[in-house]
Amino acid sequence: MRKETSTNSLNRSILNRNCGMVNALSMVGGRWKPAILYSLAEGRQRYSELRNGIPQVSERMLVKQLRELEHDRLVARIVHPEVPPRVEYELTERSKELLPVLNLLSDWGRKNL
Amino acid sequence: MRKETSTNSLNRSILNRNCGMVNALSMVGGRWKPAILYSLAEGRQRYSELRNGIPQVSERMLVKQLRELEHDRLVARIVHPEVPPRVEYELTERSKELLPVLNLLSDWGRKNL
DNA sequence: CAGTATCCCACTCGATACTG
DNA sequence: CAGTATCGAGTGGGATACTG
Repeated sequence: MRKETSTNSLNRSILNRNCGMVNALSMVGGRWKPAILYSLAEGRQRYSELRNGIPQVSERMLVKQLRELEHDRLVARIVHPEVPPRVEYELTERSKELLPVLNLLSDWGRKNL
Repeated sequence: MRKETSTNSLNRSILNRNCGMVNALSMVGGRWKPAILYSLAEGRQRYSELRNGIPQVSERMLVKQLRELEHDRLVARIVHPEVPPRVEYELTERSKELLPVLNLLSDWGRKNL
């Protein structure tokens, strides 16, 4: 059994790993996405609660990143057909699986500030 | 002992967590940084080895991201004063601690392609 | 309340050519 | 060998004003 150290097989495994990373980063790499996920980790929240909870983010960016998170199925958007309108957001199974990993990354990031 | 669910204390912890994440992402969020780290995880490598190992990256970006990684002390740059020049790169303690976390993130990313 | 629409800057990234 | 230099397209993100 030959050791897999040839340049080709090595690259392939590295590039495979990297492919997963690139995908993960494209989903959570937005400027405000981690903040949104952390906020929703406390429980389902209305749009205005998110907005007040993360005061630095502009409406444009909050909506944009929420839509992307929704598209990537990391948050669920629950629209209540009422007047005045009420929209809530919550984590999905997919993002709940991710949270512990984000916590590790966040801890590392704080440790190495 | 009061449950910490007031808006203020909640925000503070979220923003603290997020602060670590933002820092972590700023260090590893570059398009090629994970690939570089994974490549170096196999052991110390010369500049040309990295370049050949990650053929998609342009020289400009490879050098740029290497410099940023070096600045953030995630890779060490070892210059051998010879002719022709020889430069090697290797992981630091700091990035070795990070690798398991990156692997988790990468696994999650692959799983949710 | 929960968003859209518009404008615009800064920065990222890639390709190509050149160099100590 | 291990990089710089330069240019140009594309993207991320902020400020502000408006709306069903």
